Amino acid sequence: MDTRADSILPGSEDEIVGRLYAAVIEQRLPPGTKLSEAALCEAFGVGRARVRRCLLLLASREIVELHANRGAFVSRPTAVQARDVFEARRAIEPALVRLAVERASDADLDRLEAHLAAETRAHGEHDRPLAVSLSGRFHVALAGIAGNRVLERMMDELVTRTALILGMYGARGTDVCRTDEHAAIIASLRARDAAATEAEMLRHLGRIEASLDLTGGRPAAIDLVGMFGRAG
Amino acid sequence: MDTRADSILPGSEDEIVGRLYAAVIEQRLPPGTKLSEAALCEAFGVGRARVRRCLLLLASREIVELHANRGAFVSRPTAVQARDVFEARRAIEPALVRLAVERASDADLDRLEAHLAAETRAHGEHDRPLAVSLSGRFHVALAGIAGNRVLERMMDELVTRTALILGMYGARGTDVCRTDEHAAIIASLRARDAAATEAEMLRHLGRIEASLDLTGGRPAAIDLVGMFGRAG
DNA sequence: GGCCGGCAGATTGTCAACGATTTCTTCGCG
DNA sequence: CGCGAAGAAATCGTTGACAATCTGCCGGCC
Repeated sequence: MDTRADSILPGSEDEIVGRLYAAVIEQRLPPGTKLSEAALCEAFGVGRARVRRCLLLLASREIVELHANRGAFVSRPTAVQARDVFEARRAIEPALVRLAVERASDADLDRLEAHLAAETRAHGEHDRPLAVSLSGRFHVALAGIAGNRVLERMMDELVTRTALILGMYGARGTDVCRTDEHAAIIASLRARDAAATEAEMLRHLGRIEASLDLTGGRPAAIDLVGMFGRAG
Repeated sequence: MDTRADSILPGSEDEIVGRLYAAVIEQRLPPGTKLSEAALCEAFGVGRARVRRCLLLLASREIVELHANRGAFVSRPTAVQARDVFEARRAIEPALVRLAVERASDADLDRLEAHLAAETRAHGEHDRPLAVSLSGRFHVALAGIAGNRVLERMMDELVTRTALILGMYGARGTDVCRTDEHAAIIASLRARDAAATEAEMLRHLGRIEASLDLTGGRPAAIDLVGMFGRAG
């Protein structure tokens, strides 16, 4: 799954932060989830100091919110933040695919195809966490192919925040990233057609954003409307 | 100087991190400078824990490097990192000015003119730290006008890292950001000409990057050549 | 019966001391 | 006189305990 094979020692900040990123991207940590220090200490088998450092790092990326004396919570992006994130993605990703068109090796394209196949498989098996995760990582993989660590880290953050936005404002049933759109991106990449790839990417991002309902947003902890509407 | 008037309480992480950012952007903290915890504690009058948090935040933005059991140092960007930073800027800033063209109010443009005037003044008075700082902040100000907090924070990081890159690979005498290029950007902004503003920005970034000498890089701590050349 | 104040529990924020690693100095040797 | 090694000093990383704050609950009062 990893684009690089850096060996990350267990219990390190990188490992914990990475796993929390992964959990968020897989939508297994919905927005608003409390991240208690004690729970994380037990979960990862590390001291409190380490956990606090990880939470600080995640907060600096706006993946979690830190409330003084109240603890850490998975971020609940506002509508404005959602707009900003997508605006940033529309700014960055066209440039990113342009670089990817220039630099992608045949092996890179093959890896991308394999990734796409895994996505399709996950969709077929209705494995939503895996499908969502792979959809997001597709974009990070493009950043990896572009060969720019700065942009790659930005994409990591933006993709993860997008997962939170989808959790807040996305329609429940809809698939987040349609695999056929990813397929179109790969096709134009293979054709080394920068303009077409850019256009496909922008269309793709536009479709995702258009699927959002930014009015309202999902309530914090418990959906009272849904609860009473369904139950009684 | 601040685009927003958030009151930042003294001794907070935001204040310390912000002042360190400012010192780096003003090139008063050259790449490789050791940032000892004790010194920072005394300088800001805070405890060690707080200083360590700030250093961690700066490290997560690659403004400082953390070496285990050796301490924190102002980052010394590699040539590859320099390339990545400029590539990221070329990716983001055109999109940024496009947003700025759409959203800039007349008051924004006037503030930009005032900023430019301050830049020119600093240049005239040969106040290098101020001139460098204002040159960088010009680009952050554009992000502020674009009205996107995500892009604004990215620009904050990229501009600060650019200051480090200039400190490592920039010609000593050369002015970093020529104010006439900033003037051209403002002019095309005022004309609401997105394409022209993009082009001016790209030309501007290209000139800065072209002024670098990425072979070699400035030596780490003490310039022995310069020291012996001057003294003896 | 409803509301407000106080109290207990839990969680977070801060601080201080300890242990580990590195670096500088100094001494001895070649 | 130069080089290497051992000791000492300084710095960083970690752990633990303590204090402050917030949440939830209970009882008293209106």
